Amino acid sequence: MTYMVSTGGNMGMDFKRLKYFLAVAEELHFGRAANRLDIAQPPLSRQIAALEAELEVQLFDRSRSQIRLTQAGEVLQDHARQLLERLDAAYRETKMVGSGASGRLRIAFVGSASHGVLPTLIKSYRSFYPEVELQLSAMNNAELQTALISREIDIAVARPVLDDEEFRREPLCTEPLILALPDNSELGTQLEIRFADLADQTFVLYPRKPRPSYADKVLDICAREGFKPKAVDLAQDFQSAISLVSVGVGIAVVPQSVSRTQRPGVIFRPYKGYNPGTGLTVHARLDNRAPQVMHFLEVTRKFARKQ
Amino acid sequence: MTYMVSTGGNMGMDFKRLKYFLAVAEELHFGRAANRLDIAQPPLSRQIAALEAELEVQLFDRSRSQIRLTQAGEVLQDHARQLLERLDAAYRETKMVGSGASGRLRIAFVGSASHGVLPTLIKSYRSFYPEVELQLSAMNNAELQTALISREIDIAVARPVLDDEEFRREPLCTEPLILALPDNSELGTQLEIRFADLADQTFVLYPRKPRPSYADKVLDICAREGFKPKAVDLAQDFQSAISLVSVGVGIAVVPQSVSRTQRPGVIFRPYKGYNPGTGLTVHARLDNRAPQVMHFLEVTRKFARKQ
DNA sequence: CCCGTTGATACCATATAGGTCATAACGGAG
DNA sequence: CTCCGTTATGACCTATATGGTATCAACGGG
Repeated sequence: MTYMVSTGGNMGMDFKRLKYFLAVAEELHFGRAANRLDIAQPPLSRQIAALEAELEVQLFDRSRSQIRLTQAGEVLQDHARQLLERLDAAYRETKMVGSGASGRLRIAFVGSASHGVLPTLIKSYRSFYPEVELQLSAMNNAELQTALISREIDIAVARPVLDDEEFRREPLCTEPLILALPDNSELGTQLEIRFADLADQTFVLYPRKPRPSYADKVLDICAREGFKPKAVDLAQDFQSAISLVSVGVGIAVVPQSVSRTQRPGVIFRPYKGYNPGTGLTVHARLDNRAPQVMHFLEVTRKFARKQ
Repeated sequence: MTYMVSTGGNMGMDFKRLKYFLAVAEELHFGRAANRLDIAQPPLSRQIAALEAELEVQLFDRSRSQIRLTQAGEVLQDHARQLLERLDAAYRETKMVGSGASGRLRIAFVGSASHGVLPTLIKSYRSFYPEVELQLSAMNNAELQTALISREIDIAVARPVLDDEEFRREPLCTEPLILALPDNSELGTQLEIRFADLADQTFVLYPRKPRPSYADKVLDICAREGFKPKAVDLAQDFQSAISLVSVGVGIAVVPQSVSRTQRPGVIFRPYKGYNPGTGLTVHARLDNRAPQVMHFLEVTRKFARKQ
């Protein structure tokens, strides 16, 4: 399983030696090569001799006035060039990824964020860091939390927030709640809708499982407005809720941004009454200080201020 | 023209550092990695820290109980593996070529050698050094000499020898001269042919230009046998001479090995009389100590002794 | 809450690389 | 044949790098 480095003595052949060798191979003159390398000639001769001893191979044909590469020298020259080029590539690429200018960022978000400010935020991040490969996926809050903890994702955009001390948080936006009504509802004809008047309506609700759930929030509004609603808790998410509304099952309470996607048979209306609103929060693991993550949070912060 | 090595400070990233880094990246544990590398843990920590400083990049996420590669670390790990593998390949390949077990050997020979012992010699060399790529070509003595001097070839097989102090020599074989006769010649019916009886024959001769030439040798035999021959000096080489013999132009004096290739219209016969013989000699530049060359000469020496 | 483990730090010893100077060996040009 | 240029080599010094030992600090598990 573990990769065994060839533990041969070939460690004497380090990059410096190869660089020296290349210089001599190209100049075919120890003096000039040493000059180019900004070292004196004797140390250079010593290093080349050490390399030859290390390889037990003659790399140059030395006749006093003219040196020439041997076959082995030519072979090594090819390899040395490639090695140094690749070293440089490794150096640059690692720096790029390490600085956050390149690499990968895995972002997951609640489905209801896909039509609000999140796309704009992501676009903004991409404009700053176009070389970072974004891996986007949608999941619910519970999945976001476990995925973030298990490091399957780097960034979680949750609604409204994940309750975990291990996470760094950055608020992205807040928005009021509005009503989604079937377009044949007589409520749609009213100039304004008071929430307290909805006591006899059927409410499309949501899963209750991860408490506190969004369903709890809706029930809380009803309670504050003085009634307990007739509820159908069938919708897994806002889009399914809208679908149910469109076929006349009932009305739904949704974040304002959901209304950006119009759906035949559904109209959206603000309401008068208690409106706790909702919002999106960007999360990352506290211990994930990857520059891509820090940059994304930074962009989020600036972005949220501008809203 | 000269290849400029990226003179960046990335020389601090030498093979040793990469090896250390790989060990930590694979063990994900400084202590075990240090153990595997047979060094103490503190120096290893320092080397990794130096590498990170050099790259200005964090390579590991250190939480006390578990370290993890960062994205940049993963990128560097990939590159480091490849670099170390390629270094090892360069090391081994250079050694192979340097030891003479691999590489290239450029051999040129006089055309008349292509049907005698030379093929056997080459076969013998190949059996010892099958990985050496042989580049064979045919040329006359003069071309052999200039090609060897200009290093276009490594080995020259000449007939009988090249007169140059700069060459190392190894005799390959000697052989008597024989006569090539048209098959309708009445000489072919004789039990034995005395050279002195050939005074009235027409001799196919050869170019005289690089003195002493093979033509001179034939004329010398004639002189010693007491006559000056009627000569047609048209043949560039033995094969052309044989062709001329086959169409009845005259008779030719050729090395015995030429008779190995039978030609319709031509018969070969030994003769009585002065026979200086001829031979092949293997040459190489004195200053060419390439192991492939030394090995070839060695094989030649053993081969010639066995004959 | 304490202990053990683990990486980091401090300090010392040594090895290695490079500088400098001098010189020998060798080849080529005049 | 001698002089010049080039490389190899040795002696000696210095600075930097590298490794070892001892110790510390932080974090997690029992």
